[in-house]
Amino acid sequence: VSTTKSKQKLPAVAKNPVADTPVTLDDIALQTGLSKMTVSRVLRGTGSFSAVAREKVERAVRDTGYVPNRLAGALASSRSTLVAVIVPTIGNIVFTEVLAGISQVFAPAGLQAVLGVTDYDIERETRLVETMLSWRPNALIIAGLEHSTTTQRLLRKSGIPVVQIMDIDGDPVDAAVGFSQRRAGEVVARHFLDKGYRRIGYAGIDLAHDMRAAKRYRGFLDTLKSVGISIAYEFVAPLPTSLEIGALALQRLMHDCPDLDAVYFANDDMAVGALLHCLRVGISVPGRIAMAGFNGLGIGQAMPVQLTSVRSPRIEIGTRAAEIVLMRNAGRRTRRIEDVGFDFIAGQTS
Amino acid sequence: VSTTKSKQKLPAVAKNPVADTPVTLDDIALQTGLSKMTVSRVLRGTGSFSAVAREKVERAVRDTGYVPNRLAGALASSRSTLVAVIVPTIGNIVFTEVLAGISQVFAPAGLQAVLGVTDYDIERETRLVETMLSWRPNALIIAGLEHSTTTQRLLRKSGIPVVQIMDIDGDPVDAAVGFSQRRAGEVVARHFLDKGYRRIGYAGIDLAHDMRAAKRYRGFLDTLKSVGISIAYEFVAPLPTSLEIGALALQRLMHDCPDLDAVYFANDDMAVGALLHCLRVGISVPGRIAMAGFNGLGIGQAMPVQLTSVRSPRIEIGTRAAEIVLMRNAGRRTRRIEDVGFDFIAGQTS
DNA sequence: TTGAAAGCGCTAACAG
DNA sequence: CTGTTAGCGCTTTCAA
Repeated sequence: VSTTKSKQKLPAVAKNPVADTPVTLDDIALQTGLSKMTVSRVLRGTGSFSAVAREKVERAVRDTGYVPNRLAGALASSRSTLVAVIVPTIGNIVFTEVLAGISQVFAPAGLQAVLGVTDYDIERETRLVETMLSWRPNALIIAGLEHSTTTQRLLRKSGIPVVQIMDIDGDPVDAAVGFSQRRAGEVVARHFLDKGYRRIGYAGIDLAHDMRAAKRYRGFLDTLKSVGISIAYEFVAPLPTSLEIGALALQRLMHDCPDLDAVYFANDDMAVGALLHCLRVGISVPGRIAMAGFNGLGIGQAMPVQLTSVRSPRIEIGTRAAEIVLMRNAGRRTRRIEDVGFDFIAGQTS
Repeated sequence: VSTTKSKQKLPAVAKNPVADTPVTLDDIALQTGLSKMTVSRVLRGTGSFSAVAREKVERAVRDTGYVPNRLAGALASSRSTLVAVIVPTIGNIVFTEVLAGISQVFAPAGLQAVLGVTDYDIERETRLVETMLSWRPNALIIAGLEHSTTTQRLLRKSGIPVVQIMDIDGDPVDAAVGFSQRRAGEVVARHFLDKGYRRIGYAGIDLAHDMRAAKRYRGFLDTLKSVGISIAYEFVAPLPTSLEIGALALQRLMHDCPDLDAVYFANDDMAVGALLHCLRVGISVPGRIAMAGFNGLGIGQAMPVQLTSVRSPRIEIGTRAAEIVLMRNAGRRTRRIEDVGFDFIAGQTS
């Protein structure tokens, strides 16, 4: 039996059950008559220990309500089960589904995602990355390929696996999982052209902050240009998007440019808002005006007039990103860029 | 100038810039010729230090790309900036808005919310609470008043502020912020009765898992009973809810009980799904059938026929919960139960 | 199968 | 204003 002399506690039996000093490994050791190390081994199921030791420990843990201190554990072992996940928003279902995919893979592996939200703010992203890294996570998953130089340096120096998600048009710090945002924009433009639309508007968002929306816009625009058409009119709103902004954008576009025959929305939120507006006031879609969004959200597909959109494989992006983290932890190498593709949804709004 | 003898590193100047050993406080101390403590003071802005010291440290931090190790900091000071937030789902906007409210208050205070999702699973909740507590958070915010006995014990023993949110019908472990779910159900029942509906159906979810939905149901049912009416027909679906489930529920209800004149949905997701179904197939709402939901989501209010619902003050619940945490940290006492109320939205679907 | 010693990187509590 | 000493609670390493 050993007791660490530095701890001047009374025997556990005499301890006040509602004491505010949390129970520690030492307490369990004292109570079981084992050493801290043996207790630690039992708790983590590593190394070897006797059945007797195990039972004693389990009993003591139950009796005392011991909750291990992972701060100490992670510090001592420089190994953490936390994985930082940094996304721009959780205001729409997109990133919550990605997170669901991630958690689904992490849970059985004993890893835990810690979420950070940037609200599309580059500076906040930098601070968030630094904060997250200061907790010495096991890995970091972050949306997008464009970051501040500080963020890039932090990520590169972190020494942990870094998986950038959603986008593959660019050069990842470490690994990337997603699809070509640019091509997602191109596909919609080609569709509009095929359907014969020529007076085309864009209802978008602050492209300086949402880099992926900007890439879709670029792909959309370039495709139109390739056949000599330009975007007739644009409406750009500040983030975050909403149903209301979508409705507002459509009204502006139709008011300022009455001969528009189709509108490309930066996302489904806006498109659905616009579509509902049309249903309310009796504007025929696509008769009077066609529309398309982005993300392929359930709500767009449930509309009386099914929304044309591009479905992003959000769950899959999450699971793949998480799997890459697991493989890296297992010491295996992974591909630098993983393209999970996307599906064009030819709905009834175009 | 002092150097901790236990560290046998070469002078910082000779350090490989891409070394995999992370930079530590010792490195900064060495490089600046100050002691660890002075560096620590500068970094945290506590105590006093000279302008010279500050500049040296700032320079060294920039040069080395030092990122503090908060595991060590939190362990040493037994003070953490992490606050655990445990919610049943992030699949709809409800809890993401609560989280937004929380973060909004935490950000300027230097606290950081760490999110955990239970998926309405009691056991997962217990494990999650234990995991969260093992990181020794500053406080814990959790949805609901009903938990496993293990969870309750953990929360009570944790020694940190615990704020239970969304519901106030019950006995909080520590503090509660929310509104009476029961009364939210009562209000809708009374509204249906006032409007003359008598053949009333319920489209709900697994009430054994969603305790708050169960309380609304109870309030709704009891109010009907008080005037001698019972629920004509119920449809109960497993979690999670969705637009599709809502549409399906309505079809079942109307098929099995053709003379229903109103349906109470467990939430807006389901109600909107049902409403969109009616729009698609041409069922008149509320002419043929009336409906009401719960949460007052934007999508329900944007429908061509505005959805009758009860708006939960989600942002406010988040901000108040966060403020309670801040007050507790400042050593101030707070009220045990805080009722933020709710708004009945008399829409066009009833 | 078990234990002792030596830290992990930081901060509290005291000196100066 | 600055430094020293002693841990925080755990795991690694080595020895028994």
